Amino acid sequence: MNGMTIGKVASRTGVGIETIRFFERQGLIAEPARRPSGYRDYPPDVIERVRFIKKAKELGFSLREIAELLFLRVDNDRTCADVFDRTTAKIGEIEDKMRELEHMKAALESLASACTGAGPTGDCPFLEALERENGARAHGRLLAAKGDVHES
Amino acid sequence: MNGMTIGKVASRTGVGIETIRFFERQGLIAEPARRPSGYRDYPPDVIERVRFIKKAKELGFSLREIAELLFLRVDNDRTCADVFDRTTAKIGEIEDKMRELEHMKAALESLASACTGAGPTGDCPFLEALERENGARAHGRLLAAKGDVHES
DNA sequence: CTTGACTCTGTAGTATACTATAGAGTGTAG
DNA sequence: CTACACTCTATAGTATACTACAGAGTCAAG
Repeated sequence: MNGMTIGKVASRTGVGIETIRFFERQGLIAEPARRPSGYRDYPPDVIERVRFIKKAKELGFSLREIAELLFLRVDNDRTCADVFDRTTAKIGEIEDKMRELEHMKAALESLASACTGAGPTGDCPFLEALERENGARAHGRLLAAKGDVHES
Repeated sequence: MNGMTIGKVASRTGVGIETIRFFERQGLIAEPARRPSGYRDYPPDVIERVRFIKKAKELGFSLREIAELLFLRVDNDRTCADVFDRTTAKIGEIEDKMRELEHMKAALESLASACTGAGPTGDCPFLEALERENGARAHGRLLAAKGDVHES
C-alpha cells in the first residue's frame, strides 16, 4: 500500500532527486508522508505535478510564477473574483507568449525557405526575416522597427 | 552623424546599461564602433536586436539558445542544408512550446469558468483543470496522467 | 570653467535554480 | 548477515544572468 520513493518519482519524471527535494523546500510540492524509516512516500499525483513544473519552466515561467499557478484556488484568503482575475491575467500572459512564438516561427520559416531558394543577403538573416514579418503583418509587432518614438 | 550612446539604447529597449554591456561580453551583440572618447556608438538596428533578446528570454530561451538563433546563417562553416536543419529544429521546439501554452491556456480557461460557476472541488484546481483537458482531448498530452508506464 | 549627468574598465556581489558531497541510516537480494 | 543500492539531513558549491560598485574620464548647459 506504499506510494513511491523519491528515486521512483525522479526516474518517472526525469527530474533529479535533489531537485525534487529542492521543489519541496520551495513549497512547489507538498511535504509527502513519511515511512517509519523517514523515507518520503509520494502519492501517484506528484508525478503530474513535477512534470508540470518542468514544462512550465521550459516555457519561461519562474518557480515563483509556477507556484502562483499551482495555488490558484478559492480559499479563506482569496475570493472567487480574485482567482478569476489572476487566471485571466495569466491567460493574457500566455497569449502574449504564443503571439511572440508565432512570430518567431514565421521568421524561422521565412529563413528556411530563403535558404532553399536564394541565399541570405545581410549580416543577420534571422533578424532580417523577423523584419520581413514585421513588414508583412504590421500588427502587435514583436520587434519594433523603423517608426520608433524619438524622445529627447 | 553619430549613432546612439549606451544609455539611449538602454532607455529605448528597457534593458539596463550593465546588461547591454553584459550581452556584448557574451557575444550576443557585436562590439560597436567607438567615439574618440571611447564611448560606444551604436547603429539603430541594435535596438531590434536587444529587444529580440529580451523577448526570447521571456519565452524560456537561454542566452546560448538566443545566440544560436541570432547566428543562424550560411557562412564558411555552415552549409545551407545545415542552417535549414537547425532552423526546422528550432521551429519544432517552438511548436512544442506553443502546444504546451495552448494546453495551459485551456486549463486556465476551464478554471476561470469553473470559478464563475460551481466552486472547485479538490486540492489543486489548476492541475485538475489540466487533467480535464487531458481527458477531453487525449492527444499530445502535456502532463501524462493515469495510464503511465510501470517500470521495475 | 564648473557642475552634474553620462560613460569607461574592471571587479565583485546577488538572485535563481539547481547540483554535489559528507556522514549516517534503511532495504533487500543472495 | 553482508553487501550494495537507496534515502536521510545539512551544508556547500556551481551555472546562468544579471547588478552594483569604484575610480577615472567625457560632455553639455549655464
